[in-house]
Amino acid sequence: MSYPNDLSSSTPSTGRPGGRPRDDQREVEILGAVTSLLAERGYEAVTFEEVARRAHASKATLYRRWKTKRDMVIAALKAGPARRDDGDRIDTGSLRGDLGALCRRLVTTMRSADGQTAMLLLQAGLEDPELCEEIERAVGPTGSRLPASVIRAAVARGELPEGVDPFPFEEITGSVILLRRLNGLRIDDGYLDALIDTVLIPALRATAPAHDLPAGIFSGHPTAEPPTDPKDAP
Amino acid sequence: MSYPNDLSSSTPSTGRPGGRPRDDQREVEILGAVTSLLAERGYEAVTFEEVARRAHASKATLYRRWKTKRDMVIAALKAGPARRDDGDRIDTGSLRGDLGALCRRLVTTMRSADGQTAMLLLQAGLEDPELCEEIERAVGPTGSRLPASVIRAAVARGELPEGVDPFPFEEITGSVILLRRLNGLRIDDGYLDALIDTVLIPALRATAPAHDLPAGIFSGHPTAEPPTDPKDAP
DNA sequence: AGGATACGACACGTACCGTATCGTAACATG
DNA sequence: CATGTTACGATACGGTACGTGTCGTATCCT
Repeated sequence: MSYPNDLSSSTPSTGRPGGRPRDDQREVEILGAVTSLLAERGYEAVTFEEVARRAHASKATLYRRWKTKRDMVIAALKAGPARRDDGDRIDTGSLRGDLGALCRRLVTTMRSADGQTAMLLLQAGLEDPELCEEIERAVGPTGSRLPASVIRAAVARGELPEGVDPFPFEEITGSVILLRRLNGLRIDDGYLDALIDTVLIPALRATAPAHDLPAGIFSGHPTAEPPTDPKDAP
Repeated sequence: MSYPNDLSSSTPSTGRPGGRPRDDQREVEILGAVTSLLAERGYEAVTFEEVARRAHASKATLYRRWKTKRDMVIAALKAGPARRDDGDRIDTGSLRGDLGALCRRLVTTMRSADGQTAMLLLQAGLEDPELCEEIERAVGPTGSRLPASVIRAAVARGELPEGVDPFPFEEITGSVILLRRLNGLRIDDGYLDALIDTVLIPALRATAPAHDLPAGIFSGHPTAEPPTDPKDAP
């Protein structure tokens, strides 16, 4: 009998203690192969056979750890380095400027290797909260959240009322930019200006009197998922 | 030589006129098989072999028409399943109500297909504006656009100023709902209310003084941009 | 009548899947 | 140290889907 990893551990996670232990070094190399394959050729190209070839491992060694390709990819993503919060303070002197800077930084992040990987996964169309977490990890800290300092500065300047909630920004900015990039649509200054002036700023102002707004998709606290049955007719 | 359909025609679309013409009835049956397979088991399960089995057709007959699964599925979507004709008229008596009805219709639309199909539709629609029209016509309004009638009614009620642009709705609603769907995040009434009250309505109001807003990604009038490959160096 | 094409059926080689079976290696326990 | 248990690489297996090609037959155009 074999004992696949549960969703995170690298040790057999079940069964009796005896016997040869799993080689953690093998696991590192395997997940490295998954990561590079993912970055080079996308989710589609991640194959048990190809991963085994690249890692000079046996398929049995892979199946012993992960039952599905999905599990394997998720494990590889989790093993990846965590994004560090970009320490650069955004402070251009105006709310419009700050939001523009955030948007541009987000676009840059999405062009980076990890952003690419995240988008490739989305493009693969797998519907998965784990995937969401990974995307959040990749692009969340660098541009898709609205720092409290930006809000405070805008309030101090009188550009926003008190009690603003970052929900609109964290829900919308990342989503629309991600989707536009994914589809090769232009994201130029004219577009960003329209987004900021006609959407983000009016929406942020409107959050002041509101209570109990949900968490934005890129807020870092994504809301739980309802178990959706994948089969329901049109 | 074989002559795949271009994106819409059901006739050979190229080559000399002579020879036996394609059987339109076969095509109807084949696309019906695709549609039912799509509904029953999702995009993944749509397979040339399985479609051929269900339609009692030869694989050659399929490949003669469509070069890829993508093309075949698009043709099936375009041909449309039996339409649900709940009156496409949206008029609840208030702007909030109308936007809520549109959002719920969009959620239904996106739930009626799996994530991959939804992405496929978006991408295909961006490349081929005609496809959007045909789908709206075939399966009814999807909820991704903001009908002018809704705007007019809201203006008449004094809920919106004159000169409102649908950009915020058509840019944002589809994006956030699609992305939440792809990530398996919850889309409930509380969320939709927050989206409508703190984002959509304030944003729509703010478009009145603006000029030359871009076209929303779900507007059906994609900005004519070369479909950029999602992998290009920073 | 002759040419060209569509159609169903099937065969072919490739790729990947998931499982299984080897022989060998590495540990845990007694 | 002996023994049982597990990991590991290699390889084989039957299955499915791909994309192409080749039959014989059917249907249409000129």
